[in-house]
Amino acid sequence: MVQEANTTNSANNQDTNQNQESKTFLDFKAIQNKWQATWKENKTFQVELTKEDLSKPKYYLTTPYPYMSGLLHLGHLFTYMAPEMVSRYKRMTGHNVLFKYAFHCTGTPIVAAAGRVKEGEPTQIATLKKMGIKEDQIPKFADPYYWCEYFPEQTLKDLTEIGFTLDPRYSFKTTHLNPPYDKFITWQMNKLKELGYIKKGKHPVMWCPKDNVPVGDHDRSEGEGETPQEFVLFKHKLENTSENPVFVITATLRPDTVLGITNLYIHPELEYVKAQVNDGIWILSEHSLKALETQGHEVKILETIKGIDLIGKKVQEFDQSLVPILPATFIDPNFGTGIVHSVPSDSADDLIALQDLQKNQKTIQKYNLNEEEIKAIKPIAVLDTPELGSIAAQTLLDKYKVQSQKEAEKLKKIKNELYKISHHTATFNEKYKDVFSEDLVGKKVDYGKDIIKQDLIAKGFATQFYQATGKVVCRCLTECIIKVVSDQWFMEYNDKDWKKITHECLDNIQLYPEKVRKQFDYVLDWLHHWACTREFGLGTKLPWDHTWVVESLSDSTIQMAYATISKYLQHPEMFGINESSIDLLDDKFFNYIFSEEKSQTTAQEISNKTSIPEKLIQKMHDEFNYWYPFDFRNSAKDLLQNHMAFCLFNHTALFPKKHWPQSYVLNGRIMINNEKMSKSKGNFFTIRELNQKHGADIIRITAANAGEGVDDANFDMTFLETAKHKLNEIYEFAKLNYNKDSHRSDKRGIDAWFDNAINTCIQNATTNMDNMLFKSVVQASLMDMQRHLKWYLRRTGGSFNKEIINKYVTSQLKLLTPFTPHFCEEVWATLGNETLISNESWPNAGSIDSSADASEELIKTALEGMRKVLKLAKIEEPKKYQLFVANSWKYEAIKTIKAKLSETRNVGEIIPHVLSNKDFKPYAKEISKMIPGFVKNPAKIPETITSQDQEFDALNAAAKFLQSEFACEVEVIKADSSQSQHAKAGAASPGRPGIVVE
RNA sequence: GCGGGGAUGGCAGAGCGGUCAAAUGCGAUGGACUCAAAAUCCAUUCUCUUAGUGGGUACGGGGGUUCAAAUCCCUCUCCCCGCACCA
Repeated sequence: MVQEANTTNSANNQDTNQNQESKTFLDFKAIQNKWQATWKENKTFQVELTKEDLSKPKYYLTTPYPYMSGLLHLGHLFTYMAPEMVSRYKRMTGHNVLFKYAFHCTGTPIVAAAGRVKEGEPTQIATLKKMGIKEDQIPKFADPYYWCEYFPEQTLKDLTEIGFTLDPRYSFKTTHLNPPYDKFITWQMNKLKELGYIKKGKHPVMWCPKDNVPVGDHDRSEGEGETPQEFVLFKHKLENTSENPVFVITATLRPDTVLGITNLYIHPELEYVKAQVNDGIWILSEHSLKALETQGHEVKILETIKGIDLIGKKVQEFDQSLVPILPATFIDPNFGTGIVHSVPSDSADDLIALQDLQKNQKTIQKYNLNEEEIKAIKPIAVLDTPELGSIAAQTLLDKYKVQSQKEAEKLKKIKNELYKISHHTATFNEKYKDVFSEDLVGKKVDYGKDIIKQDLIAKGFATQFYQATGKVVCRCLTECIIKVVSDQWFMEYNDKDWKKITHECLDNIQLYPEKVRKQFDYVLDWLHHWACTREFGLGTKLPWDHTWVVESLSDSTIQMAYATISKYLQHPEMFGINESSIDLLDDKFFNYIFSEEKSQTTAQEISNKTSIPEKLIQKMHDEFNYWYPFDFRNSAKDLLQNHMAFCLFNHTALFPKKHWPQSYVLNGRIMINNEKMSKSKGNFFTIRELNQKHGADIIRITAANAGEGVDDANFDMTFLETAKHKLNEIYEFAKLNYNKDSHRSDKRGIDAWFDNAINTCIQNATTNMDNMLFKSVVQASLMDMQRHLKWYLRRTGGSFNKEIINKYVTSQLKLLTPFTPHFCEEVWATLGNETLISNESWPNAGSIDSSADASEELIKTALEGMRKVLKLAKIEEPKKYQLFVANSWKYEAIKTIKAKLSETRNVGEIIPHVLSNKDFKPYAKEISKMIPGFVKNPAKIPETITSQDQEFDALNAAAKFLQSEFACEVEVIKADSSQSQHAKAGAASPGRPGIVVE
């Protein structure tokens, strides 16, 4: 039916013909092409603000731009559908809407992917081919800049072809290849530095020594999740080396127990090195020495020595005490420095090793140790714990009955337990009085740990050291090391005041769904500092140090501000700006645009410098202030802990409170038929593929129906078919029934009910739209509407009220416009409308007539009852039904009972209350009988109690319908009328007629 | 380990104190329409019982609050997600 798409106005003339053809599907592709062309021609979604527009309400939507390392896929579509739908909805509720879209080209993945093309890596090439790139074009992708040309263009095309309401002039890409954006990022970085939020520092990273790059979690062939762990190295001065001191180095995670050291352990068989490290002479494992080198220390090996050579010697501790170096074979040469210090009071491993040695005379003799001295070593209590006393390790060894070092499992358990205690309950004892820069006696270990560490480092006893939590191997198969990057620039997200105002920002933001707030709160506290510069990759150069490039998450935090004026800067020629003016933009320009007040003199100054007309500069300022803050930003939940949080931080730093973000919408990931989307499973679809196969509207509504909230959504492939059928149905129905003079004009009960149903759907669709629950909107506007129509059809037998059918058709089309805009335009035009439905108003829900609902409820109950009775009576073909409407006194009596039930559930109270009404006296017995049932199950009372007359009328009006349902006579009788002889008449109650079948 | 979110019928997924044996979609079964299929429509889809619209058991397990719990509280078990220098 391609012609359907092109000949909209002749559609009504050929009803019979159309009816014949109704088995064919609409040509969704033709429809979408047609309407996309119309929108383009009419500039329907072009954003142009006149002076008057500035007084209208606005709605500004943004979504994180996609990374341009390929075509967009279903996952992108699912996320981006949210702002797209809301944008259409807000247009229909009278807002000026800006929905901007941009393309992310900063950072390393594009460079890396281009590198893989250059090397001819098959997977990468296959991926490009799958995206429809011809063989002979592939070599072009060896150049990263070509990616930045090709994919933004293609992405914009894909989004336009799926019907997005974009004004492409606002689109831009995020890289130094885009000069005005580059200027903007320069402004941002300068500003943040000025405010003291960017600082220089050191930073440990997993590093590939071959490629000379940091190796992120996802770029590893082994060791995902392993991170640099911070150790503290203790420098124990070897006795009698005061002239030219030599230090024995141990590594620890627990600097807090420094005062409890009783001895050192060294492996007698292992080789160690004596080396010049910075200014001192250190003894440690060669492995750890190499690590120190990569972490910025100057090292030089002097000689190798065996562990055994040090056994029995003494070292000086932080508190000046001398402790011996003892032999131990449990030492792992690859862990720490291969030498450990022993704190038997708070380490069960240390304690049991000590006790084993004390018992082992053979070893003591073998190493020529002083037995008396060894046996005299006792744990030194340093920490107090409420549950385990002062020597926690001993308490636990006793508790678990550990006999020797060999009981590894028990010891591991104890270790964990001790670690927990040190975190939560342990406090420092009086040994810590006046030792450190703060008096720590009685303070929590967790609190004092850092203070101690800093003091030990300051006094030269300790130094920092990093070791990976596990082995990490780069994709190039080289084992990674930890490198401490110096001169790194950081965003100081750990700044206390900054955190505080950002929390304030979070407190005032609308979150959809609200339940992500706790996670956000946690994330804001958890973020510390973020390395915001890179040595390589695409991006804006750090303004004050061109050896660095701004890292890609840091250059996208406030780009929504730039976006409000992007059309002027991206397309200067359209607005009478010389292209050369763009090169002259500077911080002053952005300061002016983003300031609240506009000053004549500054605008003039900028105009003089850049030759951009002063009026235009002021207009940009006004438009930014009009659009900002953004009202909506959404992303999949995985961006919560970085991008979405950074965005809050940067806004509080750079913008006044009134320009802080208004709302965040988070969504889950999309699954396909309940499976994760993945290339290897073959269920990986680009938007382009899906569009070609199913058409934009079908994909859009299926994506909208996939799920809502932050849980993973499910793209149900079978719904594609369901949607096609349903839309077709709507089209056929509208064509045949809209605005037909053959429909009746009188208003009946069933019409009032249908009106209610339509109003309820509109109401539900609207509230759910406002709450970003798009699946529920589809539910209301598609499923519920269709279901109610079916019932209306069945009840009326096709005798429609013209007005109500018109309301139905137009309301549903409007409700569906955010999801299936092309389809809705097509049907809208087919109905003879000359306007675009995209420009129409969102329908208003009228008021609900609850008595019409009650009557319809009665009919449904009757129908259900009649069917059940028929089955019970085992009658195949009924001849006649009698429906008894309850005795009139019951309506009033039950109303009274219902009212009283809201006050009390006490039967003994309710009965006298009801019977105090004289009118009910004659029915005292029946009333007393029914009340306990209602108390037990109040649901038995209908929501709305009408009257005998109304029920009688409603049933009579529906008699024809009921007759046709059962193909037999149906008689409606009042229970208290003279015709009513049957026993069932008394069983009737309000909302529930008595039924007799013959 | 830390933090967050979950557990509902054959499946997906609503409900978040009483109208809940639980919306809606999918599936299944029977029927209507059709030469036939698809689509559509009607009925059934925990269990027992019935000329009467009733009972029983159920929303991960256990305990509690309440006249009343899928819904509130406690606890246990299990599942998912995040823990970064990267998009």
